[in-house]
Amino acid sequence: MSNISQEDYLTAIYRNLDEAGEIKPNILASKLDISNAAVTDMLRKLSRDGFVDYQKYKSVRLTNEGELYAKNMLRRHRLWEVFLNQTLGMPWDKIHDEAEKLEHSSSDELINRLEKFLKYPSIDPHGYPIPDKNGKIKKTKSVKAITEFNINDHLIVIRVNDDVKNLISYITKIGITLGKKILIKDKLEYDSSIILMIGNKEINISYKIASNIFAEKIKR
Amino acid sequence: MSNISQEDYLTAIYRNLDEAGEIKPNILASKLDISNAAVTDMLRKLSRDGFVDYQKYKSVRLTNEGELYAKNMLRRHRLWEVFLNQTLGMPWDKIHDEAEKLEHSSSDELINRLEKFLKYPSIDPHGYPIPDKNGKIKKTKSVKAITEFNINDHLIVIRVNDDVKNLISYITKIGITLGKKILIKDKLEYDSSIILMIGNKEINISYKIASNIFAEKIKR
DNA sequence: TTTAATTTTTAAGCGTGCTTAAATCTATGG
DNA sequence: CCATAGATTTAAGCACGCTTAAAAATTAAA
Repeated sequence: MSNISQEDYLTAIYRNLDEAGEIKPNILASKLDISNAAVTDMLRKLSRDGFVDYQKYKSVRLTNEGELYAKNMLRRHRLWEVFLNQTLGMPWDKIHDEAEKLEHSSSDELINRLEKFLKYPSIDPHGYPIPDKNGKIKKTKSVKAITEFNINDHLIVIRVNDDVKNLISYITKIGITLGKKILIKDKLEYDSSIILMIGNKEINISYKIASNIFAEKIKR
Repeated sequence: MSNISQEDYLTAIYRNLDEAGEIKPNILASKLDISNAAVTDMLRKLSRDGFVDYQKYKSVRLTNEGELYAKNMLRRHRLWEVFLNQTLGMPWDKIHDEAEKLEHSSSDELINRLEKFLKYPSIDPHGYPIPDKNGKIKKTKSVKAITEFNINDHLIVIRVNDDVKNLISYITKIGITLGKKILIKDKLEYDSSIILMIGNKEINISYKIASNIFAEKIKR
């Protein structure tokens, strides 16, 4: 069994795997906002406990057990987010941090009952899919960041990354929510920033922010 | 601010104060199931942080701040218990342990919203009153353990101590729930045990167990 | 390919919260 | 009032999860 800190590592690893299914220790350190040395330490423990495959100076990957554990953490996190937002009416930009605490304090039985109470939701309030109790994640149609669309594309927002500090707050402030329709007005060569029409407002967002907002093309 | 361990100490202190409003370190140690030495250590920290009044070799008492904190923990615990039992249908004997984890992972905002969702319940599933957001606890009419009643008294169970390991499990097994009507059939001199009629079954329970079940007298 | 930059690990240290064992203090009863 | 039993504190030690600084390995660039 694993504790809070280990659970955070497993989740962070899973969420940040590269195309090869690995992550470098320093990336992990920056995601978790801790030193590289601390990561080295913990990776040895996670390896000892069978959650990761790890060799000195190499990238890490999750074992089957580690992956299952990580997906279970996502399940807990996302179900709590649905509860907080939908049942308790907690605002969009507060639920992530709150769920981050609750996810470490809930038995599987509690989570299964919560899921039932919530009527088996398939996505969380940020648009991420909720793994089922066996760790299965429903395939979603391709999800593309808005950076990947073209000028004059009409889009509907279907996901926003909740794992970036203060991003949700900012995005809420400029009027973006799930299901919001937006238009790519322009893309600036200079800094790759994007000009969006949100309602009747024209808003310039940086490439970095745009890469954390996901959408689908719609006909207009 | 306080962390999990400190929160457990504050709750345990509050729940086990003697008539003078104090508790001796060794009592606390046994309630928390840790060594006396660990208690000494922690009491110094709690004192440093302003939650308890403590002097070497003396009993401890809570400061105003400590008492407020403890009551807020009870509030969190009991509201979670209501949610788990009433909303999610989790059985009576599992909610305490689960709530014990959740109580350390919830902001005041979450708890206030939960309270509203639950329609401001006044007692938890074990019959304990739920402090309001200012720490006020509604006065309950005198609550007496069933050891204090007499032979042939007809009683209705109004509270069961949820802080004793495995007690709720046992009590559930012999058919006691909140609101259950019972009769004191006999009290044995020898070991102070009590013979109860629960439904049409005659059950002998030890003095120790009986002292954790609380009831009111009813006419028959 | 050799050097330089970057990444990773090792080492030492710190606060937390526990342990056991020994020392010390307090309370009780003879 | 004093001995002793019991409660409490001190001391040393340990696992955890972090830090910074230094050493070592890897990677990238000239």
